[in-house]
Amino acid sequence: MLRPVAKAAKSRKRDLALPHHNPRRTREEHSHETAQDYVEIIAELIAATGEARVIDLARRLGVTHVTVARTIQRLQREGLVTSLPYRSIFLTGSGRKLSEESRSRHETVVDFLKSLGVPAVVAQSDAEGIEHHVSRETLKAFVKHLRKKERGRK
Amino acid sequence: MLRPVAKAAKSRKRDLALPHHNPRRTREEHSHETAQDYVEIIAELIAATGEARVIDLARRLGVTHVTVARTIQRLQREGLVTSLPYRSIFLTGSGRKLSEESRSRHETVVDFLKSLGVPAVVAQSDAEGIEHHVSRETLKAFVKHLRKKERGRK
DNA sequence: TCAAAGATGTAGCCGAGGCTACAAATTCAT
DNA sequence: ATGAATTTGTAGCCTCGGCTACATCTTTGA
Repeated sequence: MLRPVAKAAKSRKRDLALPHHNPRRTREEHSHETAQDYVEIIAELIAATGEARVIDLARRLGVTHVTVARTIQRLQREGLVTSLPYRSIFLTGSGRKLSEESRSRHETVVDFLKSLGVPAVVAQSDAEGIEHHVSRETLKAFVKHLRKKERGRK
Repeated sequence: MLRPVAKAAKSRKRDLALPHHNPRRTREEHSHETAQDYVEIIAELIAATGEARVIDLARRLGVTHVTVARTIQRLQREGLVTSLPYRSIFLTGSGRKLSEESRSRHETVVDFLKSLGVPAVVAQSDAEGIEHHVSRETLKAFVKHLRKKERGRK
């Protein structure tokens, strides 16, 4: 029968007062997440092995070296890392700063999840995804909760 | 000087025992997130206004109708929605099922955040992102925490 | 009723992030 | 020191999710 498109829609001119999603920042946002993941891992690799190579990143991320190489080019354009052909990767000042912020936030999220009784492995894995979506306020709430637990245990 | 790539890397044959990220399911995963967002919103729209139109989805998501139209095509391929040219969008059985799962999970996350003292608006917004990264176990921990609070208040 | 407004469709562009295949450079081991 | 193994680079292809521009269909209102 193909009922007309607007049926229950007569009384609505527009603006149907349902919550709008945050103006789909998604695309740009996602590239930020990737950047954070990368600089975080680069920092870890440097700390652990003295250097960060494309192949190491690729293994850590579970992608091919090609994907990593292209992303590193982008991060270089964005001023987060430096790299020379066939040499390993270094963080710039802002790259290091970002990596530290990310690490700290990541740690908070992991600790918080563990404080809820989530198994360490799961907490670690979930935090990977969650950390990029935790606002200032929520992060603060996490910290507060952690502090309370802390006090409780003393 | 260009120090050689491998320097501190001598003692490492491979497998440097740093945690690997979950085999970058990212790409496919992300399209799942999108699918969930869409079916959730479609269900809401149908509940609220009797129908789900491309333009409504576009407004809710803050993207153009073109993006929505293309995504709807994909969801149709995947058997989550049905749509005919110039007609509004319907959920299939599995679409409805997915939308309900998503809604429930979303609700849990929002309630959980609010229970931590996160302002409702922020909780709502953060949940959008977080809900897609919460594992079974973590979700269970959220529920447990909510129940405890519940009991505390009685 | 019929023209204007609104919604939908289509073509084509872009960047991010996947991939394979192959070439070239570097490192390692004999 | 040199050949094999490893690592890096490059070309080219894909999908997804953004977009603009423009065509077409539907709904609405005078």
